[in-house]
Amino acid sequence: MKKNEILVNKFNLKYTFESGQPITFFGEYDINKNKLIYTSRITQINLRLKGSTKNAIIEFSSINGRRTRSEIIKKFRLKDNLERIYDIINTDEHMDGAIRKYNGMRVTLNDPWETTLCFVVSQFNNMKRIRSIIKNIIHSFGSPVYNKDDKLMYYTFPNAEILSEVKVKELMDCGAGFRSKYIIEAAKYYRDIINLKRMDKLKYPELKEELMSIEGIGDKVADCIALMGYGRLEAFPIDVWIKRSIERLYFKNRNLSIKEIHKFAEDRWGNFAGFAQQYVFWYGRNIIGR
DNA sequence: ACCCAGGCGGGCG
DNA sequence: CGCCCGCATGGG
Repeated sequence: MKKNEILVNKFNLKYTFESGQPITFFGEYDINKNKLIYTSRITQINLRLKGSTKNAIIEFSSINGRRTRSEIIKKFRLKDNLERIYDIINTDEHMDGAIRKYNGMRVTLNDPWETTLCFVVSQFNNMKRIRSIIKNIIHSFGSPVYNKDDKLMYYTFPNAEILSEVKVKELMDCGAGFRSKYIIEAAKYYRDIINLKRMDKLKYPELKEELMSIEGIGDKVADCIALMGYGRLEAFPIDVWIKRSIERLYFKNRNLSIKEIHKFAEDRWGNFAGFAQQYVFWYGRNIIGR
């Protein structure tokens, strides 16, 4: 293995990128080259995927220091044993189909603040516009970084201190609409929090409750943040697609409450419900449609 | 024109 | 609790 390569058993960058995770909203992915540039608050990841899904090779270039390898392993949770997780969540024909179809899709682990901003913006919104709003915010309040690989300028993700002090109008100008005040509220929370490690130590139910105390963060967004910002794989975000999919696939279209769906997911997929969610979500959107 | 988008807060019974 | 409404904005 070369020093700028990582070998991974099962990794599909396309599905991981497209499936509505934070990288979907502010990564730059070149589908033809299977190449990703991802500019975070503190780091820029530059990688290209070679090989097959089963035996993938991540080729990366170091941007700011030698820790790029460990950043990538952490970000894409490459230590997750997908075979083992698939065995656990493959409870029925639908999950089996989703796993086959989206084999190698990873659940990513992202910076908590970046994840929070992304999913606050996501509410009552669509993928394309979420991406556009996040991009506008990054371009307005982030700092430029030159990428010598493709000779283009990128912007770092603005930190909470900066966004806690912007005016509502400035975010409205980014297209954030009624979510603008929620973004500022969340920024104040992440600015004021003394110790993010405290959040890390909370158990999932307490973490979710803490997140929901922020104005603009409800059940679904809190679960997205718990899952993709804090790595709580038991979190099961329920949006319109998941609701539709679960009702259709498992309950003959019977109308279910959010509470009932949480119970169903917990009983069925337990500590890996979040993984199952990511597969059902993408499967439901692409296969079932509306 | 009309409808919808990875929801949430608030008000009501 | 459950239900219903308004909410900014751009794309189909």
